[in-house]
Amino acid sequence: MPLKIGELARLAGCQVVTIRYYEKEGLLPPPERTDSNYRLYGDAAVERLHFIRRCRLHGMNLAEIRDLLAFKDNPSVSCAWINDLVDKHIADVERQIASLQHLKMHLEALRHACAGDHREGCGIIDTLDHGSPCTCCEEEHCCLNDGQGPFSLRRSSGKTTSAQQK
Amino acid sequence: MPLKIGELARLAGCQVVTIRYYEKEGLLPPPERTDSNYRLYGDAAVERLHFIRRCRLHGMNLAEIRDLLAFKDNPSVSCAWINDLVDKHIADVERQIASLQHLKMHLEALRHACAGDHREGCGIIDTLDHGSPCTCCEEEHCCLNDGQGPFSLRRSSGKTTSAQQK
DNA sequence: GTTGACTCTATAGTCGCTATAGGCACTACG
DNA sequence: CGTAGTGCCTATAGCGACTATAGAGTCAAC
Repeated sequence: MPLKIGELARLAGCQVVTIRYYEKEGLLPPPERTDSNYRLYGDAAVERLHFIRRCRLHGMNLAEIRDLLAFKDNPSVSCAWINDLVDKHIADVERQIASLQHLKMHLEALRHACAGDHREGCGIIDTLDHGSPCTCCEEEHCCLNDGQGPFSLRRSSGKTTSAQQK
Repeated sequence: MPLKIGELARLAGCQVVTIRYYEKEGLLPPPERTDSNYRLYGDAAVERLHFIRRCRLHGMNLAEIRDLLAFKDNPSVSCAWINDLVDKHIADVERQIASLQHLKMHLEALRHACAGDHREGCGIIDTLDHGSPCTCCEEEHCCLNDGQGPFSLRRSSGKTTSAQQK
């Protein structure tokens, strides 16, 4: 028996809007509709959405997932590129871990710059003002010196707490 | 001798547009202008921009930097909240590292599912289809089972309220 | 018949930039 | 003097993967 979008969302552990978004992006085919224009999904859609969500949880982006789905639908070439894709992701994740470990070191150095509870002369502000007292990486390739950043500066790192209750 | 925006950008290791963006966002004050409407920056702006960039390299977002600048400009309260802020970032980074290490494990399990160079029966696709063969975390709290994700799949909603509350 | 949960479409916002378009200012060269 | 090349100006749109909001229709239960 076909599912409405809310039921599908619950099954897949995602939001209703996310499913509509995937449809708009061409990852999910346009489903049947009821007389009152509600979307109706069958088993195939459930599996496809699960596949997509698992890919997302493995860090794949939507373009990569599109390619994986296309291959799944019609494996016209060898799957070797999928191995390469996963290898690339592993390398990427390793890079990110290394960057974050480096960043953590800097943050801890920063943290130790102030024991504080005062208005003037906060050691953290001073350090941010004049450069790191940490000598771990005076080298050019250090994230704080080479303009590259510990991780892409485009990524917001403020993701926290409020993200997903319910 | 005042600097033009391009010179300032070179000094700070960022893009010209980024400086204009910071101005629009209120992190940098509107500078003087030449007769031909070019921005002119003095030493104070150089230092302020360096401060901002160092904060960014430490993973702070613009809202947090705004708060830090406000404190720097006028330290009307104790700096204790800055320590808390840095602690929060350290905890955050640790969480991200743990998540990524977990993700890496999953990706490696995925990678081992296929040695492949074939069209049908790619082990990676199968795994993404039917779930992980990895037994490391059958538990509910595993990122691949609990809908939480190895890192937040909802990046944008991590928006915390302004850092310097209280 | 009214509430409340669910669904629909459409649009805008998130974050920290990046890219593009169209035009003005300045310098160097011929 | 004209022109080429660079830099600067404003304004607007785009990125990725959603999230949030508005306004309206649908449906089951009371």
